[in-house]
Amino acid sequence: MSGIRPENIEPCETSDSCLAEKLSALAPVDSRQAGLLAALEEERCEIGPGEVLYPAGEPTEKLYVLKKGWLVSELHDGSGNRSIVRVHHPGDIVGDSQIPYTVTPYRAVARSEAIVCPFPRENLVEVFKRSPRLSALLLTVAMIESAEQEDRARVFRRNSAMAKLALFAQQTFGRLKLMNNLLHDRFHCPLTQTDIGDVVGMTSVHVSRTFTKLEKEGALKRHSPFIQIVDEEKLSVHSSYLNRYNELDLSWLPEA
Amino acid sequence: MSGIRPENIEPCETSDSCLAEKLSALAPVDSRQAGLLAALEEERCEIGPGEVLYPAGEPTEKLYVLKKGWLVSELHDGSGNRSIVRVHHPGDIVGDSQIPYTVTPYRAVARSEAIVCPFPRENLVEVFKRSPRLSALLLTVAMIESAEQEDRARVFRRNSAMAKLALFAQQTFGRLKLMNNLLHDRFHCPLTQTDIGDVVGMTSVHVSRTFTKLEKEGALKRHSPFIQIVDEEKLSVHSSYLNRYNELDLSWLPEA
DNA sequence: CGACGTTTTGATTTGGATCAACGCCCGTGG
DNA sequence: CCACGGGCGTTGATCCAAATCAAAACGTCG
Repeated sequence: MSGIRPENIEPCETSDSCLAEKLSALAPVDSRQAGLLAALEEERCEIGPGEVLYPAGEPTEKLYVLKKGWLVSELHDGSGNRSIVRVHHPGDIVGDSQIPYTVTPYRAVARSEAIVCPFPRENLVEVFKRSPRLSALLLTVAMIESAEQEDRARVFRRNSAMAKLALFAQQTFGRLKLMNNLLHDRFHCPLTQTDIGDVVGMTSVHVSRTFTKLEKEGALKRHSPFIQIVDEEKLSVHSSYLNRYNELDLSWLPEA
Repeated sequence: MSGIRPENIEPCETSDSCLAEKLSALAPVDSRQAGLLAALEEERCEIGPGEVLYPAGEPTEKLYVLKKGWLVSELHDGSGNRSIVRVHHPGDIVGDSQIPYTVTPYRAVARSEAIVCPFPRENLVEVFKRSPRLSALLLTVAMIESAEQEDRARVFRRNSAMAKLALFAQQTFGRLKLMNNLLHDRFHCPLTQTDIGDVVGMTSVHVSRTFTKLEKEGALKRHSPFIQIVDEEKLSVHSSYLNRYNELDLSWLPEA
C-alpha cells in the first residue's frame, strides 16, 4: 500500500464544520451561516470500533455531528433480534430522527475509529432563529434522506437478495462520495456481513452467497474490507437505484 | 346507520388550515403562525377515488396539503410492478419528500373523495423567513415521519406477514387518530387488499390469508371497508409498534 | 501456536409467491 | 327485474428463494 488512497481520506476531519461542508455540497452557504453550524461542533470526542456512543433508552437531548468514521443505530427487540436502523457516515447528524422524543430506543455504536461532535438539541434553535436558509437546508437534507429511506423500504421489503445488496452498495457509495469526491469506484466498508444482513434484512449466510453471485456477474468486487463498484448498470438492473443527491433543484431556498 | 360515526367525520375539511391543525396537535401555534400556514392552503380542489393528482415525471414545484381523504404515492418500475411508497392522510403535505428534486418519480392517486390545497414550493420560504418555530415544527414532523418510516422499513424487510399487517393497521390508526380524536377503535380504509399488499410488500392473496389469521387470533376485525383494532396487545406482539406521536418532547422548540 | 470472529459451503426446511379457480358484491343495461 | 360482467376477496395446490442448521475454512491477533 503506497501513497494515500482516497478511500482513506476523511475530508471532514480537518475542516471547521463537517455539517457546513455537507450542506454546502448541496447549496451555497456563506461564512456567517457556516459559523452558525460550526458552533454546533465545538465539542468533539473520539470513539473506537465497537464502542457505544449512547445506549438504548438514553434521553435525546444530545445530538452528534459525525465528523469521521461509521456508526450504526441499532434496535434490539424483545426476542433477541438486532436490526440496524440506519448507517451513519461523515456529515450526518446522529440521532436526528429522534429529535422529537424524550428517549431513543436505538443504540448507537461505532463501527470504525470515529470522531463525533456532541451538541444539545437546543442549539438548533439558534440556527432556526438566525437563518431561514439553513432551516430550509436542514429540511432539505431530511427530505433527501427520507427519499433514500423510501427507496430502501421499497426494495428491501419486496425485492430479491441481489436487489437488496446492490442498493446497499450503491446508496452507501453515493453517500460517501458526496463528502469525499476523490472516491473513484471503491470504498472501505467496516461492516461485517452480519451487520449488512441486519441492514438489508437477510441472514449473513445469504449475504455471503449473494455477494459471490454479484461478483460472478461482474457487478461488484470485494477485497477484504473494501467494496468496489464494477458495473453500475448491472447493479441498477437489480436495484433501480436513483442517486438522491443528483437532480436537485434548490433554487427555491431562501436567500443567504 | 343512524347518526354520525366518528370515522366519517373529517375535521380538517372545515377548519381554516389543516396543516395548522396538525402542527398544533403537537405544540401550540399562535394565530399569526396559523395565518402563515393558512396562506399555503388558499387554493383548493377536489378529486375522486382513482383520479390522478399528478403523474410520475411531474415537476415538483407544487405541493399539496391534504385536507380530506386518502391518497397514495406509487411508483411503477420498469417491469410492471407497482409499489405504494406512502399513504397520505389529512394534514399531510403530499409531495414533501420530493421537495429537493426537479421532478418526482411518484404518481399520486386519490383513493377516496379527497380535497387538496395546492401551493407552490416557494411559499414555504415565507414560513422559514417569518417563523423559526414553524420551521422547527416542520422539521419535527419530518422527523416523526422518518421515525415511522424506520419502523416500517425494519418490520417490512424482515418480519412475518402477521407483523407487517399488524404494523400497517396500528400505524394507520395512530396517524388518523392524531387528526380525529373521536376515532375509537375502527377506521375506514379505502385501500383494496392489493393496495395494502403493495404498501407492506406482499401479495394480495397473502394479505387476505393473513388478515383472516389475525382475525381468528382476535387481534382485529374487518367489516367491509372498515378495520377495527380489537386487541392492541396482540397486534403489538407481532409488530412491536411504537406510537410515534406519543412521548414527544418539544420543549426545545423556538418560542412563538 | 491456538482461539475467536468472520466468511464460506452444503443440506434441509419453510413462509410466502405464484397460478388458478371460485364466490361475492355491485353497477349496468337489456 | 334479472342477466351479465368486472373488480375484489377467498381458498386450494404447487413452487421457489431465503431461512435455518451445521460444519468447515479462513484470518487475525494475543
